[in-house]
Amino acid sequence: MACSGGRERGAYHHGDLAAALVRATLEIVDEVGVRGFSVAEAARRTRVSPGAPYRHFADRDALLAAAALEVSRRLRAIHLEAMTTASSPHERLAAVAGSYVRAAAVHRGGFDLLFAPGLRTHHLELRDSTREFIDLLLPSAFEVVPPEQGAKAAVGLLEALSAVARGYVALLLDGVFGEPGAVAAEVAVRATRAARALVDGYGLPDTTPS
Amino acid sequence: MACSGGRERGAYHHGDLAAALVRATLEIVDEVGVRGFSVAEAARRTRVSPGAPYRHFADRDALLAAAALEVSRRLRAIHLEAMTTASSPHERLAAVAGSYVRAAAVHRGGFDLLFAPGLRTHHLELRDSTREFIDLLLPSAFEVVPPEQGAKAAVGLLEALSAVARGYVALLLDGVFGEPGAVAAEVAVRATRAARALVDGYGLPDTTPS
DNA sequence: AGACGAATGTGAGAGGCTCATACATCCAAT
DNA sequence: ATTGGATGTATGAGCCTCTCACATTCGTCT
Repeated sequence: MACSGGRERGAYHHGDLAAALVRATLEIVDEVGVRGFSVAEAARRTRVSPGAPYRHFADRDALLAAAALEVSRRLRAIHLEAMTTASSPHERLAAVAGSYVRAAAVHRGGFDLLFAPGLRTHHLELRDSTREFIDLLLPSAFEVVPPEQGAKAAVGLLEALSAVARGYVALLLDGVFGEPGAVAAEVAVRATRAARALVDGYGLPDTTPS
Repeated sequence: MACSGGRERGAYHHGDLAAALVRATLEIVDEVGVRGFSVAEAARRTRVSPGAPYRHFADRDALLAAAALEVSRRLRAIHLEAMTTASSPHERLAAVAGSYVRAAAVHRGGFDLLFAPGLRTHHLELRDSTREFIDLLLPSAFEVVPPEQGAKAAVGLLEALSAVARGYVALLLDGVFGEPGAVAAEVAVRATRAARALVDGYGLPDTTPS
């Protein structure tokens, strides 16, 4: 944990290769996407032999999954922030959808990773990240869904919200709306609106006195 | 274009290698996912030398994209069928979302392909497939959205519907709800409900300043 | 019919990647 | 100081993508 710079004179050992590899992986994926990523390149950028990464990660997918997990951690922080800026539970739910889309435009590579097929399935922690997302919002959902509909409806709403958010991000990153960076803000607005419509559809006709 | 079977005696030329490769690609992706796919394997299954595919497809991604395009064609047929079985425009919109999710569980490999990052971006026809999907449903959307909200609201609704459908499929295939094959039917129901909520939410008087 | 050019497939190979295995080096606990 | 375990290196097998020169066949033009 000591040397942060790189290759001191006797720096046979790296210090914290695992973390450095994850950082390199995020960089590479940002530049060339998951498909363009290679363990060898990550090793090269970390100034380490091609075999070294395999001391820390079982295989290519394990490194990618670790990087994806890091992304999901950062994303969680973003969600938390988005939640605090909203006032009503109504708005809080909608705002998270919007912030999700905005985050996608900025951290494209990260989402490439989060959505990469097969990674979530193999890595339990990663698969649970969606559930965490839901848990984070559960209190707000309970305030929005009429109590007589029960907890199941609240969870259903949150699943639907995850789905819209994720769906909009997918469409955005696919370029369906145009160059992602250029249209992200507007798409975020539309995603927010969709989320609001969803909340309305699941909840009572009017719960918001103006 | 004549021989369809395989290796007659003098079958130096294949007949329709391009189509056969696309078929093989779909098979392989169904079995081992996009990540496990290799052009070499597709060539092997088509009983052709490893270099042959490159006469028809510029590179690996081009073959994958062609396969994805084939999937999107089949999917379009599924959508059309789902639309005819629904009676009201309301139900029609919701039903397509459900059929999308059900289709995903059956043709997992196909969706792996459709959602593979980078393919859509590179292949124009593929990127337009989402827009086609929207065009397909536009008439129904116009019947559902109050006219005073204009065409933009109708398109917005359809985008939102695409997003939920796609989002639910993504969550399903990630295994968030459990083993995809087992939970698909139930998830389809929930997706349908979300779609209905969305349709209701957009049908309400506009609450958002644009 | 016969010949010729275009299309399509083959064979061999360069270069890169993943991952395994044996070996070198360094840290920490005794 | 020694020694055992963790970490990095060196090497290499096996697979993959994609290229290039060559072989084979098809369609077409005379």
